[in-house]
Amino acid sequence: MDFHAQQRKWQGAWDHAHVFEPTLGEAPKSGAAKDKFYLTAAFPYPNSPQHIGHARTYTTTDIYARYSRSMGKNVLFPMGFHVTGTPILAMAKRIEARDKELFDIFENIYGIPPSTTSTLTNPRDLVLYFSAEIEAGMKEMGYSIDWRRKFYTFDSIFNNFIQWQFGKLQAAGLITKGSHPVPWCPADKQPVGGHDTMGDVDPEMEEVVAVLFAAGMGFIPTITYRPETLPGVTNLWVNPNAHYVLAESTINKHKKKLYLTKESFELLSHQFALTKLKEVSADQLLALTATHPLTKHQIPILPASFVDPGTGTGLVMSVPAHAPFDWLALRDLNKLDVIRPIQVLDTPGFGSCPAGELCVKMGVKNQDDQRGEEATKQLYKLEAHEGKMKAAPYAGMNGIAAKEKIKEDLINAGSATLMHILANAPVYCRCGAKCVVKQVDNQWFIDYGNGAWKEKTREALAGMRILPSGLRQDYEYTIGWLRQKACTRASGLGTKFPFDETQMIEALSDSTIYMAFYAIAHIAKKMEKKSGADSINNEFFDYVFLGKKPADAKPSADWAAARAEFLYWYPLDSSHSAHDLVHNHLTYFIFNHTAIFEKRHWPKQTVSNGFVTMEGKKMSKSMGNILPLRKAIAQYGTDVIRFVVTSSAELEADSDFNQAAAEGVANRINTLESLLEKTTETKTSAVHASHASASARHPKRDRISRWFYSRLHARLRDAPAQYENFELRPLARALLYDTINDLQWYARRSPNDDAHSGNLREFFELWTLMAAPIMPHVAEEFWERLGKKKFVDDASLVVSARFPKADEKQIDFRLEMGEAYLQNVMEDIRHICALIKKDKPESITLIVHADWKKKVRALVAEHKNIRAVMDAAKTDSELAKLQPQVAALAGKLIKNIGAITGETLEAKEEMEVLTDSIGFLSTEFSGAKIEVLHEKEAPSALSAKTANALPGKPSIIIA
RNA sequence: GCAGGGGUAGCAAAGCUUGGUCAAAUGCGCUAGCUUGAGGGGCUAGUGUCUUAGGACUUCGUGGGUUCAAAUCCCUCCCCCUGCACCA
Repeated sequence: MDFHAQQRKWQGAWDHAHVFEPTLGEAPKSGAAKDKFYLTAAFPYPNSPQHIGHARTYTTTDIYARYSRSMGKNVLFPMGFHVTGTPILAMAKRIEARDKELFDIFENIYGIPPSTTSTLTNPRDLVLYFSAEIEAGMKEMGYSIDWRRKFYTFDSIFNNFIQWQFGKLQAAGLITKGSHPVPWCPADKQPVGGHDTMGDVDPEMEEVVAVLFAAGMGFIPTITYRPETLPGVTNLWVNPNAHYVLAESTINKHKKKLYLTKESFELLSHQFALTKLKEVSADQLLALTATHPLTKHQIPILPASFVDPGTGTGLVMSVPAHAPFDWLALRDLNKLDVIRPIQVLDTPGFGSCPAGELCVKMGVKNQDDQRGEEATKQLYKLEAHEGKMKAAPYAGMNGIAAKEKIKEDLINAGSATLMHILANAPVYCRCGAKCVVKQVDNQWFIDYGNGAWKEKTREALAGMRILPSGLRQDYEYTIGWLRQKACTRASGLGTKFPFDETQMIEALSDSTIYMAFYAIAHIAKKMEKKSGADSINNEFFDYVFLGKKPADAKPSADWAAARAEFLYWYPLDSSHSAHDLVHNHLTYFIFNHTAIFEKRHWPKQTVSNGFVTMEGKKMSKSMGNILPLRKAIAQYGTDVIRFVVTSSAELEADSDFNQAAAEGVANRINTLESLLEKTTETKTSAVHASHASASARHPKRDRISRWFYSRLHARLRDAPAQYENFELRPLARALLYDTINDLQWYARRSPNDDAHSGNLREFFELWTLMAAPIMPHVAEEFWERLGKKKFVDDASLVVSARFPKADEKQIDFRLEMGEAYLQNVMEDIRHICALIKKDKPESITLIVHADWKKKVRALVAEHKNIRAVMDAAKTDSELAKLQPQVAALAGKLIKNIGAITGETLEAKEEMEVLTDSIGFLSTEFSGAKIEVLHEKEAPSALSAKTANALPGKPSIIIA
């Protein structure tokens, strides 16, 4: 099958018919207005071509869109491009600098020649290049997108829309201003994110406590993760090789003089206002003593090599009883007898000096020994949970509780302050500078901490359908912990912040209600062409989205049209993305909808899918295992990719793309195709009878044909719920794998398969419609070969055809049980043949159980107890006469009671299945003579064997 | 640390809500036979251990418990993954 030729053919046909460009209230030919269905998928960020992973979300969305269309809905699936933020700028810069790594990635992974890459130094060109590439890929994937509504988030009309949104937020009191810390590059004077750093390291910011010890002319600040151990401080540590300064600072509104290393002075000056007063040598510091902030005792300052001058303040407090490094350093100095460790926490299994005890036990040599880290980790974890504070006022608290309490007390007393450090320091900016934490002033926030807003958002969530359903609690948790979210940055593409135009609205804040913009985008674009972007203004948006009529004028035709579009399409019926967006974008999306729109326009559903792995491994640039989508399309064909990325895992799990799976799918499609060819060649008159009933169209309604159609219609019956619930994996597997297995069994059971080819026409018609949302191109091709039969909705394209309804009358569960029974019997025969090493039996005698046995079986299943079974048997006239046999059988059945809870066929049905299949069984077992008998007519010579006959399990005698 | 998810046969992955038809679907891999000029592909059977009559025995991270019966319910412990923000 030439997948690529088909793709072009059918994509062209859809395009020509404009089937993906819905109009308002479009009515089908039957007359009744269609229900609308509006769904979106997270729009892409075009700084690279898309890869196979992106295809998962879009394909899932498209399947849903196509399914909904086939259920008779008027479907809108739009797409745009998100270009907001700094990564595109950063990338353009790297291209300008001819960054080798980037050129290599583009060339080796995406096949973009350096001569092309080098032209993308302008961010706008870069956006246009990659968005064109992505759009082409989406079209090749056959996504049923209405491209008339496409926009970019740097378009003026979209900027106006976002400014309008922020105006609304501001008016509702949801925009605040303040300062907050960010990872920062001091050279670029920019916040840094993961994409700005060497090796794409995400800078991890961490809040720590700095305890202030009065000493000399000021204070020695020491950073600690364990403020609860403060009562156990015996001394402070200074690195004897570091250089120190005395600096003046304002901490918690009080001027204080602080001792710091030169390095930390540089780092911290971005976080606090610091003025250097003078340089101080390590020796000068070592000569001082410090005052313990709790006990007010004088404690010594000692030298230690493990103190890193570049971390924190470059000064460290010493708790030898609980911190292995402190204890080791004291031992290295031979001071353990002078400076006695002070126990703060009592932990089971340890004495008065846990750190020392653990170091001895683990054999840690000295402060430069790596294993000190491990000892620290172990002890910290243990004491946090199991340690109990000894001294008042914290006595009895465990480590975790005490930590919070002491931290609070110290800060209130002015003996400590909070600061931020980079936990994974050192992190380097691409420019080479070492990143720091910067306290940014004049920062604008969206206040997701607002209580009333949270409540409204919870209300909206409660009214939504969340798929997979387990994510609901993730949403609830996220709504709970969200606080103020910084919504502006100094640079980036996108929209200017309306209340400070030197700032740009940041990327996650300008993409919360863009779904509303799609509804009117095509109209807004037209208006812009006519009267300029300024005509798309606040009054326009107020009218279109909120229905507020302009004071002085009547709404123009364009305004009315836009308002109608919005009212028709909103609310959004389904929002699709990968599940990583739940904790940010999707939650903001709900928040902002409740803030801006009327309740009737709040969103109805989110669907979040997992990622795609490549041959079992996570895709990454560094691994070089990224499969670009268009390359994959060229290699495997669209429908194969659509099938694999959606069917190889449940919705929430990661699906895997691998060559074997893709080839397996292609092979199966080809198998069906060749069968279809055979089917359409066979033109029986019954097939052509125009509105023939199902039975007339299938003259050979023998057991196996009826079985096959029973299976098919059962699948068809289940399919709608599977589409609705995104159970695409079982659905897709049923369509291709199970169906082909059924076809094989059908063929094998049919003595003359040509006679059955005509019977497969109904199968192909139903299968094609059922599979169309997942494999639309294959479906169209099949549809055409079936003669574009006017089967369901007078549709010459599958894409416009209605989803078929299952014919419940054709579903026969007992028929399916019969085939399963036959397969079990065959398995048993094979097993026995193998055991007795007879691969060509001459005769096989099958003896079906006597009817009374089924009664006994039912009694055993009911009573589960031999005495009760016998009591019940006595009341049955037939069983009463057979008491010894009944007792023997019941005893046998009860041993394996678990195996008899299921339903089995009646003896009569078993007889039918087997006698119907004598010819088949003979063929299967190399021409053996097959005899089928009922137990009561079996010759007495076989009585020893006939006793074995049970419901569901005939006695088998092989000779 | 907090929150969420997960550990099933060589691999991937269903089953767990509602305990029994579960030695556990399905796909891949592997073995054998058939088909094909070969390869590919296709078809059939097998793929925990033992077994010359359809059986028995041991398995679903660990250790307990409930039950006539546990992959499935309850508890303990171990291990893995993801998110915790200003970044798209």
